[in-house]
Order: sequence, then structure tokens, then C-alpha cells
Amino acid sequence: MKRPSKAPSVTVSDVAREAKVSKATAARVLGGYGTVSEMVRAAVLEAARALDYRPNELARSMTTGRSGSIGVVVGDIENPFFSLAVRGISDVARLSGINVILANSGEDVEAEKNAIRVLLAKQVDGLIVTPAQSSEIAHLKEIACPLALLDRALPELAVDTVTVDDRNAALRATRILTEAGHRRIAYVTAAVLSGDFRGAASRINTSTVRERILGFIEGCREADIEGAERNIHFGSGRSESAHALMQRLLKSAERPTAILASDSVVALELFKAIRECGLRIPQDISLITFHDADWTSVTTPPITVIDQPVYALGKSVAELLIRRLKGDDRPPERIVLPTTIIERMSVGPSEA
Amino acid sequence: MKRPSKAPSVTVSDVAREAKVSKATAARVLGGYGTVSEMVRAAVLEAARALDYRPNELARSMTTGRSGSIGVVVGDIENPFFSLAVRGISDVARLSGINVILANSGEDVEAEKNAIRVLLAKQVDGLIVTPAQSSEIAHLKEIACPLALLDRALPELAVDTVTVDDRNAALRATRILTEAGHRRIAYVTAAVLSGDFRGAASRINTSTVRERILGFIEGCREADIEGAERNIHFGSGRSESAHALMQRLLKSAERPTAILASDSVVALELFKAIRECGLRIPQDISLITFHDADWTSVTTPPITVIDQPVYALGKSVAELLIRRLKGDDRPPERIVLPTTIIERMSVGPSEA
DNA sequence: TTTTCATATGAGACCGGTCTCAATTGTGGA
DNA sequence: TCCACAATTGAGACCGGTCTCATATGAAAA
Repeated sequence: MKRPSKAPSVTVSDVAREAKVSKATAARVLGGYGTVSEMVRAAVLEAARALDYRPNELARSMTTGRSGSIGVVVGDIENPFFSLAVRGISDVARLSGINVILANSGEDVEAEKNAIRVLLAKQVDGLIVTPAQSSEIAHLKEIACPLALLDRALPELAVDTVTVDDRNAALRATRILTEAGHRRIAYVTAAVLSGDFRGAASRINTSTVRERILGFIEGCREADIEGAERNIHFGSGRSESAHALMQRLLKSAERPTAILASDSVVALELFKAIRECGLRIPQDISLITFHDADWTSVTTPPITVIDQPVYALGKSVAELLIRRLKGDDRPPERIVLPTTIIERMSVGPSEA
Repeated sequence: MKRPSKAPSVTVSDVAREAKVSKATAARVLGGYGTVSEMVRAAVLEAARALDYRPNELARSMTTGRSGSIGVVVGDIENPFFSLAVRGISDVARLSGINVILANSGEDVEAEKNAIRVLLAKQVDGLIVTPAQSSEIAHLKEIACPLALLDRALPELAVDTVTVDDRNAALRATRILTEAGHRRIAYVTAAVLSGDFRGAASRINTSTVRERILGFIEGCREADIEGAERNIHFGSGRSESAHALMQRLLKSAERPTAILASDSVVALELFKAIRECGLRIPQDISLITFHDADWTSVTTPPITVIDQPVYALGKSVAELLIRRLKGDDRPPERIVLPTTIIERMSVGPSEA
């Protein structure tokens, strides 16, 4: 039932026998350690070739304690943001001969815990995590191997972290909106809130989400806009309910004249909803979104975006983690990458 | 230098000692095999809990020969097509408690070979590959573990394969174009050709690319369009040269009145190039592309696409592979998933 | 020539699990 | 009362590598 073929793999001992040397000697040349004479080395190599020897990385990892792979836990690989970041990570990893085991958390803490447990059991040398919640991080604290955080910071966790300047980016984007005269500005995010928001930013469990909202609120405050907190809409992902929520928002009497979207997936849904409602961008409503996704430059009008260096984000965490793996013991670094705003045509003056 | 902490992990023996039973007995309850009395089981479990025992999956894999992970080699995770497929794969894998080790080939055979070698050395239980070339498959033939092919078929390789009906899809798309009166139709693909094309489809090393081109040519032939082969343009990825190539194509006297694009990345570049040249869709040029990417529905006009069941593609291969892992020994299956064409607004009548 | 020491090799323990096999115990049937 | 047999447990081999330690060899130093 479960004995497919029992692939009788060639082992060091087999090679040693073939080359008429001891297992230890064969292992030395095959493993590339210790010291062996040229004669013997050639013989062993020849035997290995003849037998088509392939090292068993698992066995090697067993004794060395080092598996040569890192685990990456992201919210959703399907999201272009993450897939690009993963690309950055795996490019760097490959350069160091390390490979990547990928896991999706679906932004769910339990799934995240589970993924980490499995990855750790597989003896990954290090972990890169995009923590789903900053409120529940006990499982992250007790991780024994090097850990690095991607895109989301955790103040209580002193580990290498790479994020973007979310707050400042949101602030600048909001300013563009307020300077165009907008006063009814909505912030729309896919993140869900456990419990009520009521303006308490500390209740927001994801640093990225919190920072952006703080920047947004600050931007509103600068323009003397009151009650910006009430214009923050959570849970606007790609679901039915989210769609209904957007429709309601766009059709209400208090319809915002400008929207700041927290990611490109949300923005795409918003864009569609706006069109369905017969509203025009930017005449009826202005739109800015985080992430310079493919589609934002080809719509009519093209969308003004906050361009995050996503690939670099992945590249940087991977570099930080790998440096750590190599024994670097500098204090944890928190890198904040700058963002730029690409102004396109989706922001217009407010009618009001 | 490389002794970070030497994490003194708790082993079965430790638990056994704590529970005052033999290593074998502790292993039985911890590993969930054999037969143990309730009393002893409870004691061992208690000891394990007290010591915070975590199994070492690597060691387990060593003896069982089964690693509980599969390797996936795709062209480029950054491409939405692949990231969605990978999502499908990993969702299925997770359900079976299997995890996924991801590798990028960058559509390069050497990189692919290397990735497979590494994955195999890591003792993956099975492999899912999107072969970069159908001409060089020796390395695939000699794979000893279960192998499944994603998106691209290899006639010479009798393994589980899931593809879409590329040829028929291309044929139907071409018909839409010819029925609209178009006669100068171009097919644009990112694939590169080693050597000259000159109409010899057998020279095309990727089944997907070949099938699509065959469908395209058949569609042209049906409409009595001669020399369709000359209107096939290779190497149109996201590079500088590709951009120049597109510009040249769009500005030539022989400018096509309709284009069929082989994937959404190519189509996006085309879309941009078309706009840069001041051409209008669909008045000046019609466009259809493979893959219902995000952006295709939000452009003005929205783009007619060949919708491939990408998530299902990933889901299916994963299911096939996992079934195989469980000991299924039915003859290899070749599943061809149907595509549908989503007609939007990017096809207009030919001016000619 | 004898001592010294670096180099080359072999023997075997070890990593942390799984699994085979034998020993021990308890129970129902003859 | 005695025995076959099932259930439970322990001892130890094994997986395929790495690595320590002891030994052997040969050249350089005394």
C-alpha cells in the first residue's frame, strides 16, 4: 500500500565499498570536509559517479542540525504584494543555496501558529513571518531559531524587521487628497477588527494597518477634518459582504468624495464598485491606493498609488535573516523602506 | 561562528526517561504507532508536555523515507498565473498535511534541473513541475519519485498531467477575431525560440506555446488567411527589447488589426504599447489575451480574455500527485481542463 | 639514526527518530 | 492445572550522513 518502490538509494557506504576505502574517507570527499589525498579523492569521485551517488540532504541535516532551508509564512501568496515579496526572498535565498518552504496563513493566527509549528518541526534554519496579529505573538516569542518580520513590525519583538514607512505614506497620500479640497475622505481596508474600533488605534492588531490609519487620521487632523475615525471601513476584502459594504458606502448620502485604499485588491474592488454605481473618477470621487499593482496604470483614468518597494522588502528581510543564519549577532535591525507616491489621474478637486 | 545556541532539543529519550519507560515505548505513543497501555500513554504524554517535547520531523523522515513535503517548480511565482496555481496547490497540500517547497526556474532549463536536484536531495515525496522546455526532459525522466506536470504536457513523459485545452482556446479566440473580419492577426508570446521558427511547430519547446500557436494557425487557415506563421512574434516578455519589438510591430505598415496575446503579462505590455502609439482599442486594433488577470476587466475598454481555471489547475495536479503518494497506481492521467472565453469590449470589426 | 609532527585513513559513536524481535505478563480454553 | 495466545514493554539495530579519536605513514628535524 505504501511501498511504492523503496528506491534503494546509493549511500556513502556504497561509494566507499566501490572505491575500496573506508566509509569515513568516502564521506570526507563527498562531504567536502577533512583532508584526503588526491589519489583517494579521485577514486572516490569516480566511484560516486559510476554509482550515480546523490547525497541525502535529510541525513546531512540530521547530524549538522542545519537544514539549509528557511520557512516563509505570508498572508496569501495569491496577493500580488506577497508574491512579489516572496520572489524577492527566494531570489536572495537561492543565491545563498538556501531554499524556501512556503506557507499561507490566510491572515489567521491559528493557521499561522500551525504553519510555524510544522516549519519548525522540519528544522528550518530560520523563519520569515508576516504576523497576522500583533496582539497574539506568544508563539513568535518562543521561536528558538532566527526570525525576521516582513512588512509588519512588532514593537514587543526585538527581531530583524523590514517594513515600509506606512504612516508617512498614508499621511502624504491623505495630504494630496485634502489639498485637493476633499473633506469627506474614507479609508478602506480589508483588515478586520476584533471588537469595536471607536478611534482606539491600539485596538488594531496589525502594525501596517494601524500605522496607515494613524497617518490617515493625522492627515485629516492637519486639515482640520473632524471625526476621521468614523470614515474608516474595515473588512472590505474580496467577499460578497465587502462588495455590499462598498455599494452602501458609495450610495449613501454621506458618500465620501475621496477614498484611500489599503491595498490593491481592495482598490480593485472599489474601482469596480465605483463604476457600477455610475460614479466617475476623479470627477465624482478621487481614489488613491497602496501598492502599484499592474492594473493601476492601465485604467481610465490611471490610479494614483503609493508605490512600495515590495521586491526590495522581500530581498531585505531575506538578507537580514541569512546574515543572522551565518552567525551575525548584531542587535536586531528595523529597516524602514521609503515609499514614493506616483501621481496619476485619479485625484481631482472636490466638488464641495 | 556557527554555534548560535545549539538548541538542546528535547528528544524521545528525554521523554522516556522522564516518564520512566523505555525509549521504544515513549516513541510508540509519541509517534502514534504500535500498542501501548492507557496508563503508560498518559504518563508519556504528561512527560512530553512537561518537557515541551517537539518531534524532529527530519529524524522521522530519515527512517520512514517519507518527508511529508512536495516540491513545486514553476517558471515565475511573480506571474499571477503561477501564484494562483501555487495557491491551489498549497491549499490542497495543507489539507493533506503536506507542505510545499517552492522553487523558481525562471523558465531556464538549467535552473530547473538544479532546482529538481536540490528538491530531490531534500527527499521530497513528490514533484510538481512546469517544464520549461519539452526538448530537454532527460532530467525529468530519471526522477524516481512521483511526478506531475502542471500546465504543460510532455507526450514522451507518461505522468499525471493537468493542462488546459490551449489549442482549442486559441482556435476559438482566433475565430472571434476572423469572424469580426480581421485578416492581419498577430500572435504575441513571451516564449523564446531556440533557433528559427519558419512555421515548424515541432521546433517549439513548450507544449502550451505550441498548442496555442497550432490553434491560432488553424483558426487562420479556416478563414483562408495565408502565412499566419509569419505573424507569430516570440520573445515579447517584459524587457526593453520586447518593448521595442512591440513598438516596431505596432508602427509598421503591415500593422496587425488584431492581436492574440499568450499571457496577461505580455498583454499588459501590449496594452501599454498600443496606447503609447496612440492607437485605440478596438477601433484601431483588437486584442484578446490568455488569462483573466485582474486588470483586464477594468481597462477602457475591458479586454476579452480566455479564462483558464488556474486555481483548479493547481488544485488538480496537487490532488493527482497526492493520490499517487498514497499509493495509487492507476495509469497516469492527463486531465485537460476547459477554458471559457469572456467576451468584453476589446474586439471590434476590422477596418479593412 | 631516532624523534617529531603533520597528513591520511579507518573504526565507530552519534543525531533523533522508527521498527523488529524477543521477553514478560495476563487470560481463557482444554 | 497447564498451555496457547494476545497484549505490553524493552533492547537494540537501523536510516545516511558527520565527526571525533586513534592509528599508520612518511618526511623533516635533531
